[in-house]
Amino acid sequence: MAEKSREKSIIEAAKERFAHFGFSKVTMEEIASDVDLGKASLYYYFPTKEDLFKAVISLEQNQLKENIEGLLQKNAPASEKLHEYVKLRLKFFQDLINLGTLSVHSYFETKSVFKEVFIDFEKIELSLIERIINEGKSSKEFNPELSEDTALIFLHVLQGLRCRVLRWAKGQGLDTEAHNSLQKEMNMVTEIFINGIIFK
Amino acid sequence: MAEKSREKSIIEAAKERFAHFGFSKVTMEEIASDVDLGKASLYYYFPTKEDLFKAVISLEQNQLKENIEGLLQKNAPASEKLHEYVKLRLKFFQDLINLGTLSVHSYFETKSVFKEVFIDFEKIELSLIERIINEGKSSKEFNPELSEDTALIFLHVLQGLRCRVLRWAKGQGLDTEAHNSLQKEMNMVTEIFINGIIFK
DNA sequence: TTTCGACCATTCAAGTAAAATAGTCGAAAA
DNA sequence: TTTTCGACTATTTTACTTGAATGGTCGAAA
Repeated sequence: MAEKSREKSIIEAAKERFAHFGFSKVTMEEIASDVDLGKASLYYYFPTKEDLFKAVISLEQNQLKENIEGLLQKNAPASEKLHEYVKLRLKFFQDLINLGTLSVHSYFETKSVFKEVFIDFEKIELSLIERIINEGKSSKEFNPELSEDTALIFLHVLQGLRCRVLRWAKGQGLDTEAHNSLQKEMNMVTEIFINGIIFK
Repeated sequence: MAEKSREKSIIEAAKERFAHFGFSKVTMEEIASDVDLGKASLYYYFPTKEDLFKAVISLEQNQLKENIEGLLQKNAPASEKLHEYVKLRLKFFQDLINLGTLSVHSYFETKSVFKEVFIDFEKIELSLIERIINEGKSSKEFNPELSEDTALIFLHVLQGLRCRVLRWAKGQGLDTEAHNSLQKEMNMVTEIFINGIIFK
């Protein structure tokens, strides 16, 4: 078992705190004492609180990215990969927002303060979906004449469905019911979407 | 030309104010003086400020509803009606939120305070979409075995796309660019969606 | 039936002071 | 050289106060 790097343990401590209380309700001092450091020492590793938070998010996102890349290696129809992708993505947000008890409020707070991180990640997601769709095109599973924006559209539909649900969700994260219906909805949309781009 | 009823002119004055400044920034006194009444008189017509606001929204929504019902009468393929529906719906929100310069903020404010109105209207919208889809099913234009939730899904996708865009839109409404790309996106989604539910 | 002046109870805005917190810096420990 | 921290500052947040603004009521009058 390798030693955890200091940075990593800071990120993990920060993640726990942020997950429970949201960005603004966590102080650098608290995080510092979690890892038995002085507050000033945190600033040796992360120039600002925001940077620390970005590091937390990035770590999570990279894990999702790796999961998806693993999925892409598999030998399976593109349509199935798309379904799997939706599943992984949903689980990601479940972990990040719901199970991790990151409150909806702090999620929104986050989004406005840290657009960049999410925008960067959107690009990554986009290229992953594009790979799936292009794969489907080449194998004649999907219509080869599909617009280049198809992946973007699909991503936006997924984002939209989640956004819509989150909008009504007051205080804390999605309850199980809301989450299940979101999942069901995303599956149906994916099904119809695939059906809509399939090669006939 | 019939005389405008007092209620109607109040609603119209209120609509102008709300559209420019949002619910909370408008006082009953202002609306009252717009129609040369004392504030107390407004309460003769509308028991609360919220009720007045609801009346404003309801009026708008009913106009949309009538437009759509007109659309349904036409003799056209269901797929075309669906496209037209999306168009009308988008224009509706454009009028309500953007051109009417109802600020995004006040839109969100609205939604949380007056869920009911929007939820009620969602039911109406839903039944309109269901009619289109059922029409398509009967004429064998759409797959007759489609889930009953198809209309709901479609509505949620539309809501989601708008919600997603509004999320990033700061202060005032959507700029023309954002609006155009939303329109384009909705058209593409509708296209794919139709393609996905068509009878083959 | 419709209007309104006068009134009340609440909410909101602006201001203020104290406490909390992000971030800095130079010195010291490892 | 790399890492740590105590002491410090500047800024933000919080809790609180107060006066004005506002939603809503009521009885009288047109």
